[in-house]
Amino acid sequence: MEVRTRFAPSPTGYMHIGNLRTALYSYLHARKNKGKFILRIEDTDQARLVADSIRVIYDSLAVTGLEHDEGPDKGGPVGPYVQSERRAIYKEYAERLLSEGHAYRCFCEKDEKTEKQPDEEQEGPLLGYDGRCNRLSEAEVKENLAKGRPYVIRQKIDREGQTSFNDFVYGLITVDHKQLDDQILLKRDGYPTYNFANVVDDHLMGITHVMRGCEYISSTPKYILLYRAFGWSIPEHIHLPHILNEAGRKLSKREGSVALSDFLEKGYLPEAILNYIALLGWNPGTEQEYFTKAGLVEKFDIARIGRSPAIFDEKKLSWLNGQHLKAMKPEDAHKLFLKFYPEKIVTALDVRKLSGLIQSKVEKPADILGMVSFLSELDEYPMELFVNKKNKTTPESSRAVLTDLKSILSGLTSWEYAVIYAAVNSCAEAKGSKIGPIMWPLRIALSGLAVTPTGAIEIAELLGKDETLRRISVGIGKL
RNA sequence: GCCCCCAUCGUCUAGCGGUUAGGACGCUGCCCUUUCAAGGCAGAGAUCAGGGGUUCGAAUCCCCUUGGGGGCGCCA
Repeated sequence: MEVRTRFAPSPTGYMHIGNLRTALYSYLHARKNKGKFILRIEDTDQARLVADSIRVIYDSLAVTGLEHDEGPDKGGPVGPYVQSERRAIYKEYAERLLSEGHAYRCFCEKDEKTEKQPDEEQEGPLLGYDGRCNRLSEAEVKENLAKGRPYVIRQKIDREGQTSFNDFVYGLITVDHKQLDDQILLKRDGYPTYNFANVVDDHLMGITHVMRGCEYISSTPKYILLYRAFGWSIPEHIHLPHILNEAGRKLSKREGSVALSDFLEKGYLPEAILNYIALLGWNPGTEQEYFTKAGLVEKFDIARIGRSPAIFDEKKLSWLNGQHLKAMKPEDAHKLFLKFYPEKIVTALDVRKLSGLIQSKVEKPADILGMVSFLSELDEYPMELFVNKKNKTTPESSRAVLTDLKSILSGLTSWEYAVIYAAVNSCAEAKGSKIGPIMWPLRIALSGLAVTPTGAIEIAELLGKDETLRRISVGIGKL
């Protein structure tokens, strides 16, 4: 049987990174098995519709390359792929359940106190609906209907017994019916609940593998009961462990980055993001960690999805991003870096050359500004930077070196790497010194920083002769 | 409160009855070098949450405890 997976997001206005991982796994499983990956929009909550958020979903899938085979924008044999356009379908199936005795109309008011009373003397009444409308006589139902009283349709669940299902990653899950309640299938406004629409759509769309967050585990038995009531075969259920933040809590908008767009803005590459989140809850069984998207498709296997929650570690993402950045074509890296260079530098320097110099050093493009801003603006820096133990530099030696360098460099008629290097090197030879003690003060004078993304000669070349000499003078002035 | 799930270095993880408990990020040091970085190498870091069993033998199987997460919506 052909594998068919789906990604079924709600239009919330942003792409949660945990959601993206669900999409990724669904995509990978479909591609790996030469199956189909379907996009379905779950917009059944009219109160929470966020304008234009379907766009966000399309854009997210496009930028990460998780192309779907069927969906609202692409069509397909089992559409429509937007739930709000499938209301007639849900109504039809809800009525079928009604007529076959698996569901009933409930006329209770929204705010009515209708919680199931606990069997024993328990504390909370938190057991859901008590099923009172299930006990309405036929005459009462007819009367309510005649009066035009609004109603919802609820699933009828026996209070006795238990229901199990075999989750592909969590194994056998059994829930006692006492824990279940007669959940709403069709809301008063005619829209289905997630619980109902999901089952109907997954069946009608021929989904073979249902992947979703593990928060749905507890309610899956209700869905199983629905499948059985309809006489439908049950797809494979693959629940995924959560991704947590550093505090060990659910990734939330309040605490740091959660949306794909947050990471994209920092300059993380879509492929690096995919690579990283793929590893949060899955591993290839080998020691490989660097994966291109194609590599993931090749190696992905749902059998190696884990069960324990993972904490999102941006440091590792950053490292992985650096790996992907190194593998990029220089011109592509340059194009990306260009978005992060300050205007002043773009106009004043050979940024193409700069990109080439820093490509292997950058991990997170958002850090670029801090790495290169010294090139356009020499900030105040402490004289102590000239002191370096390893190179045995002191303020005195630095002053001497800079003074020599100033006169040697000012005499140069050409300003390119080899020429500058030769000049600096001759200065070292004249002093009978290694090159380190010369380079150190030069680099400090040119950057005012203990740490720079590239060496002294490269900086001098980038800066140009005039600015280089000016900065050397500034340095001498400090010593 | 009731139910479900999870538990190996700080973090991501390998492990699926017998291993010196492996790898990666991060951290530390060394080498290389034109400083830092990058790269190469090395090191520190896990009484496998705790306690009981089962077994000749348990990180691996079972039970309890603890900790964490999730569910109990006319949200998804």
